[in-house]
Amino acid sequence: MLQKANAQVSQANRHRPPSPTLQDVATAAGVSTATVSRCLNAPDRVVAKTREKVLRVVREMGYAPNFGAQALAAKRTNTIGAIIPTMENAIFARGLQAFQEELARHGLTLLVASSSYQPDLEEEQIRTLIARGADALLLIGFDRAQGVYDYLEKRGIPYVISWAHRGGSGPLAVGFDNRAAMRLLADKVFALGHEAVAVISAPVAQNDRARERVEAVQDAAAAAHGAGAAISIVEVPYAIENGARAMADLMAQTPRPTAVLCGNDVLAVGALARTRALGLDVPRDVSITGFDDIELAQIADPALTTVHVPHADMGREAASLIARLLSGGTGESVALETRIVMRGSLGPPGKP
Amino acid sequence: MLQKANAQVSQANRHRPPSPTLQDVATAAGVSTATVSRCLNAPDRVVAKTREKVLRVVREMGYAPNFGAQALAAKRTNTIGAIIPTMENAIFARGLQAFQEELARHGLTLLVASSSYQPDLEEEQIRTLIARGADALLLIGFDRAQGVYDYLEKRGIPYVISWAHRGGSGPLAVGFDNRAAMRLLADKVFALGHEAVAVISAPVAQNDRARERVEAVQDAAAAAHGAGAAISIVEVPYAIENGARAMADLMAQTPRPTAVLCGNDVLAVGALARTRALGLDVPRDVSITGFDDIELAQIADPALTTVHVPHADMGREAASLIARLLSGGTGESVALETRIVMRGSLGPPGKP
DNA sequence: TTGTAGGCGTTATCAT
DNA sequence: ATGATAACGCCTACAA
Repeated sequence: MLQKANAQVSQANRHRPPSPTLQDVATAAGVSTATVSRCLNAPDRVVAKTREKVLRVVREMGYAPNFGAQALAAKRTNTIGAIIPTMENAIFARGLQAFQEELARHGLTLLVASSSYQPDLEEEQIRTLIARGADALLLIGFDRAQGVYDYLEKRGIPYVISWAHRGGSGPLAVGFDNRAAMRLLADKVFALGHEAVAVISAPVAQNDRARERVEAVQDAAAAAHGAGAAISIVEVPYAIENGARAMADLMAQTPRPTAVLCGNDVLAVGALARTRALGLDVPRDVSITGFDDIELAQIADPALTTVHVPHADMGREAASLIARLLSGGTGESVALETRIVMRGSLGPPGKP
Repeated sequence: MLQKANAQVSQANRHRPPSPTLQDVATAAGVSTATVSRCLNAPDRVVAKTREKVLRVVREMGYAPNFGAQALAAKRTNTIGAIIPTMENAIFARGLQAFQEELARHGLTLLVASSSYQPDLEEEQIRTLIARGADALLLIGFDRAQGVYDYLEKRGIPYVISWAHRGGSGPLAVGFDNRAAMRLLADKVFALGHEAVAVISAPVAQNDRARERVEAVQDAAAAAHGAGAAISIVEVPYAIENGARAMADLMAQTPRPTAVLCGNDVLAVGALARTRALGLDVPRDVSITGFDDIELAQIADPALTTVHVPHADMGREAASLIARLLSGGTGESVALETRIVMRGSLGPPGKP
């Protein structure tokens, strides 16, 4: 029997035995609070015999340190805050999961907040997390007001940028070069002979990842067909249905694009579904590509040609970088490699 | 210009102006710390003139209360912990997002942990979150060791179960009746004339939602074809690829099922993709259904017949219930309605 | 309405 | 190696 049948009495206002304090443990073990504290935080500074006795009492009483008191006295919380644009799609889920697992390995707890892709909300969340005692922050991408960076520096809060990376100096970052990754893919598209190329992107304002991906396509177009080459760009928030709608618009254009590069797999899957619903064939009538290589990309039909991003590595690396910074060490930015995954959704332009 | 070009000096060990304390504000405003505290926590207990002056100083100095001190003195953290089975798929994302937004509206912060569908890990996370001062918890489903419930009651931590609901007494829950929901769908399947029916489910051990869904199909089978009616059941962890593999196995059975009910949309989408890869037609050769109605269900081809779950409502309701409990109020469980969404993936069994 | 002062539970310094 | 004890920053009776 796993279920519980007691009534709805979970109100907070019932009698409740207070949890044991350090003092309680000390008294029970016949030592001072200082010794108990040491047993817990610096076991080697206490003789084995004492330590064993104390730790036994700790277990017996089910003692757990009071978080607030600990934070107050130690001036750290072992909490890392992460502000991600959204929890609503899978893009960030895997990376965040790995981030959390690696943090846990270092005794750190993750505190997540989401900004809904809104800069002012992000700023608010940053302040909230810091107020909540976050020892360090994980932020997505570089784009944010200078004032935010100033604030972080002023407060001395270590932070790491993820999901993006640039050469040269700047904030610590663990990520990949969005521009270079998309450029590689776009070059392949143009090399196949496509001329009428379109892009479905997330809104590029305040979003360096999205912007660099779009610019990479423009650069590739210029390289392939000269500076005059114009490509259609549609900006819509990340969502399957938005990808579908954007695709419908593009397919109504004249001349119709023969290849549509999407800012991520979610948009691409939506575009793919709508294309087929319109009775068009992929890739014969139009090629479609994605970005991220989430699981969905493989089971799409045809499977999605996309840019593989090592999300889990990224989360893990970011976490261990933060752990290093927190333990007083120094850190360096990490550039992760992406790679193009060729699947069925990209082909040469069909003959008209 | 939004970028920042200073070098990698974000170590924690630099000179840093300490953030202002309540005392600093009090001194600057020429009042006592008690007055400042009241201005912040009980503004109506301070005369307007004083309050304005104090709040202005608060703003000017950029004062923010120290979390640890606040928690220590007030014995609450305004933090709600949520332990979800996984962040890796979209099932929980939307509900959690809504949960967080509603919490924020009540001045509460969300702390998320994931259990990876492992009961012992869930227990550990519960203790961690409580140790970190969570004022209340959100848990998914009913299945967990009695000891966990005892612990929560002993510590007096309010908690709410979500993603599931049962009539009668028991822990407070905001969710829906998994069994009834799946039963409705299964009845429709049998009403169409299907006899060889199979189920692809998440592992049912320690997962009441999955188990009740499977049992509902069994009940429906018994109701339609008598107690002897046997249905194939495959248990695999939630993942697109697992759904695909399970489907391949089922399609190799003799007699081949004419309808496969999946425990959620993720499994169903995988099953759907594999079915088509095998050259079979859905729903002519085999019908497939899902559960949850995530966005993916609509763009699958054919679109997925599934059970629509009001994830966002669920998160919102759970959050406001918790807020009510915390403010000393009483609360009641909330049963949310699900509904069957008929789409193209379910049809009558094809003629052999 | 405002101020005073004690206490929350831990850490860490300084003695012993 | 261990024990006193002073912070840490805020809240909240209680007093004025």
